[in-house]
Amino acid sequence: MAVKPHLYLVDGSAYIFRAYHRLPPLTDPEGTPVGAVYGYTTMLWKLADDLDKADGPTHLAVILDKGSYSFRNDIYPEYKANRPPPPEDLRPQFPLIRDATRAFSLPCIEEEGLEADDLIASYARAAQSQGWNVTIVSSDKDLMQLVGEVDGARIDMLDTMKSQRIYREEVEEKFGVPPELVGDVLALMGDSVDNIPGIYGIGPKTASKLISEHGSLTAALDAAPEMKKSKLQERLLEGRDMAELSRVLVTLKEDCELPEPLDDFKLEGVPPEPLAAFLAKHGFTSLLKRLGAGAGSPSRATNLNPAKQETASAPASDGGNRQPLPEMPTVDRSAYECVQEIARLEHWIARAQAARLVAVDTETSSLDAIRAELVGVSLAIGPNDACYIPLGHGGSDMFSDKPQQIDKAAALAALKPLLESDAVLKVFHNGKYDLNVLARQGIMVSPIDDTMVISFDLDAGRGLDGIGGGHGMDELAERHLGHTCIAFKDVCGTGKKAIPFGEVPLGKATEYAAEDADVTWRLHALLKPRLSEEGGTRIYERVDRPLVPVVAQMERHGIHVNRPHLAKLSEEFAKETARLEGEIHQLAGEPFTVGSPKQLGDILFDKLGYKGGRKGKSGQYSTDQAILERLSGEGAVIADKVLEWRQLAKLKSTYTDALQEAINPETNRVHTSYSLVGAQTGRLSSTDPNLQNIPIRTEIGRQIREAFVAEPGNVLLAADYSQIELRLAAHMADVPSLKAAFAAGEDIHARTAMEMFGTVDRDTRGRAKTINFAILYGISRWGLAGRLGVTPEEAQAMIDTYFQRFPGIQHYIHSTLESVRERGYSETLFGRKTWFPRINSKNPNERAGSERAAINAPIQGTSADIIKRAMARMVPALEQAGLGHVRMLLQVHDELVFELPEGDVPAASPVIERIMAEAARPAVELSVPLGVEIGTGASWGAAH
DNA sequence: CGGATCACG
DNA sequence: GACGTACGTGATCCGA
Repeated sequence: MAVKPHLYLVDGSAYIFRAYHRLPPLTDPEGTPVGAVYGYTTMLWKLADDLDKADGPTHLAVILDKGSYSFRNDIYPEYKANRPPPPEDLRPQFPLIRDATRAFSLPCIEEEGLEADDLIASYARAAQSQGWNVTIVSSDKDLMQLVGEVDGARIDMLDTMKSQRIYREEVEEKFGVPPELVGDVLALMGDSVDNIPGIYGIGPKTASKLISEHGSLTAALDAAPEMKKSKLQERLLEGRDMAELSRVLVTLKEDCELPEPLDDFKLEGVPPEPLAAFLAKHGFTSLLKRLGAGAGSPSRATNLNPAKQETASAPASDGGNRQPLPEMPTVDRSAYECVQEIARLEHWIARAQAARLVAVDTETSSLDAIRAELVGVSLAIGPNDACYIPLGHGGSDMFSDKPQQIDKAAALAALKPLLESDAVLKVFHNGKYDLNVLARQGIMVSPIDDTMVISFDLDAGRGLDGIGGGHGMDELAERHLGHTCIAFKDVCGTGKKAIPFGEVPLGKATEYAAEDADVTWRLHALLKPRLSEEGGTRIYERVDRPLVPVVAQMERHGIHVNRPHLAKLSEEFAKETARLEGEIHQLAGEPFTVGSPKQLGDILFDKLGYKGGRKGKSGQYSTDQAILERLSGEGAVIADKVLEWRQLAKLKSTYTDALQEAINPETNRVHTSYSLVGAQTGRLSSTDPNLQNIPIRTEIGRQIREAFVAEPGNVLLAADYSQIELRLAAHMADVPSLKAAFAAGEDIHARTAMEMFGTVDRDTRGRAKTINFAILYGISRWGLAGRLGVTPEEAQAMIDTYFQRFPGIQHYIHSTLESVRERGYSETLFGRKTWFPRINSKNPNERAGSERAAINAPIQGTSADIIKRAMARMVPALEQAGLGHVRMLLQVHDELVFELPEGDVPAASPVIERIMAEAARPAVELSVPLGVEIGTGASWGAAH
């Protein structure tokens, strides 16, 4: 029986743009960029692989755009006029797409004056009218007009990136109307990418509603005069011409002359040549291998590129949920051993050596790794194959007996070779903590894996409503193993009744501690393979894993603070706040708690009758800085006083008081704790105390930085990346004028001002700076208007000018969002993913918030990747330069702070500068230089 | 314990 | 159809 022909039409031009943005900037052995070509090649491979599967292609052709002019430009000259030129490293890939197609011995159709969409429509209709089925390989929404069935001959679409088939139902779901009416919806809503005007102010939701209510565009437009007076009615009446023009523009031309007959597209299989030659030429070695294995044609192998397949098909909302591996037995705490004799410990160590992999956890007396006393160590060699080695239990008071346990020094001496053995991988959950505890016992653990960091590199941002987003062990055990760990508070209690872990009876301690090692082992077994399956290896191995010991060491170093200086500031601030409080009470006419925004709001807006009080959700007046500054501008002295009071109260409580308390009495230094998984973008965060928000912007705040000092004979050296995020934006969005400005070392905000306003002065430069940042953060006309004190319309005009001057930016934003919507995550230049489960939310606020975050994440995240790489390389680089005693103390997102002997500054500065400036290489070749500024001084303040 | 505020990049 | 709009953090205080 003859198989019904099934024609696949590949929308090659659309594919390559999407592939470009979702794949790393690969280059072939000759240095030609081939990232998009690689994506395209794997996609063709997959299609060809489906050759004799049910519903697979019997006929296939690739359709490409040729030239940039089409009949639509005759109707509407602005059609596609706002399209920026393709990025520099994409341009050379266009001809390679044709090469790749020919390598697969597939027909490649393009026709001057016709867009790929029109050719696809014409071929699809021609095939359908012969009774063939047709699959359009694209996710272009214009083409969705074609989906449907005529006399049993079906046209559907295939989105290979999402591995999703698009039938009538999917189209209706997306547009709220059947495919025949999609063109009407598109005509109303317009399309910013193709520059189809639509009707201003009507978006997809409104357009879809209007069309489904009235049944067609014409009917909707005709009904406008009778609608009730509204913005919408006004827009419909005014926009009629534009909508009708747009309707023509979005109509596909379905009767083009077919350059080649359908029968020529018959797919007979893919001959090994010239495919092998093509794959070899461009260094696609993994595909080449598969070609060899598959005996001459794309083989049955379904794992062409597991990483891409996995990520493409994983829905953004599944929170990384996984079922436990079937071969992993459930947790059985009765199987754990409490190791109380040296012979048993040696037995465990020998088994761990043989296993080459051991999960390790330490139990201590405190959450602060720099102060904590080691209380015990647990090991796991397999599921339920775990033990706890108590080392410091009992004896905290004279009445309690010490249980039997191995002498601490002897046990550590026995463990040290295992923990330091190159041949045994030590797996931790949050290894930075254990590394610090053990380093203080003279054990430098290596090599290590960290399941917390692995989880972060796989699933950052995946939680919803704060559920399932964390990377703590208990949460991961719940999520991935379906296992509930013993809660720490059930072992040690909470609040005043809490006891130190060392006082927990050994039976209970063993269950708790060994379970942690057991669970860590299991999580490692589950999560580590996902790294290579999901494309996480690069970021984990090259960025985050090497960073763990480095950050641990920075925490151990700590930084010296000048306590008397802080005490003096505290005292000054106390006096000043007391004085201000008196004045404020006087102005208010009654005493009240100045620090209570609620009371302050009532005083200002109810009692004193100042205008413009805004109440938020909580029914409370807002009294934040912006409001108080406005009142102050209107002459309210009390607002001035409150602002001053707040600044001083903040500085005192958060900094000058708290920092003194944070001084470790043993080291006499302040040791922050960095979180490697704290910020969804990949940045570090700093707690207890937070040393990443020490004041610098105001003169009075800056005095606090003066308290961070070097030891005698030493200086602090601060090395900053200059404008790193803007530089990355210039590179990633491919903005020639910004790149040129950075290359020339120009003042970038001034350059922006010149481009935008044609002149540079303080005002225009300041506004340009605001706009530059607004771009990085995902702009809105209202947000910008608020910042600049202009109307939203004026702000919009500035945004338009910005996009016009720097066209790559708009394209970056658009393509980033498109990619995040499709895949569910954003990606940095180094492959770090951040998930955005709310990106397709129905709640517009939620969605818009996700969109802004998604625009920013690749930039902020790439910056984080770069400084992390610099940090990981810094330690060996300094050692190699004979500067092993130079200590790296702090990281503040784009800044590193070192302490070193004053005489070593000339030797160390160029090393630090070079490592930071070169940190992206060789993984990523930036088209802008990374500027690094270095300063030194006796204090952190003086080093700036 | 959540909200408001404000310190940083 | 209105809403509210800059990204990412952490610490402190107030008040329910």
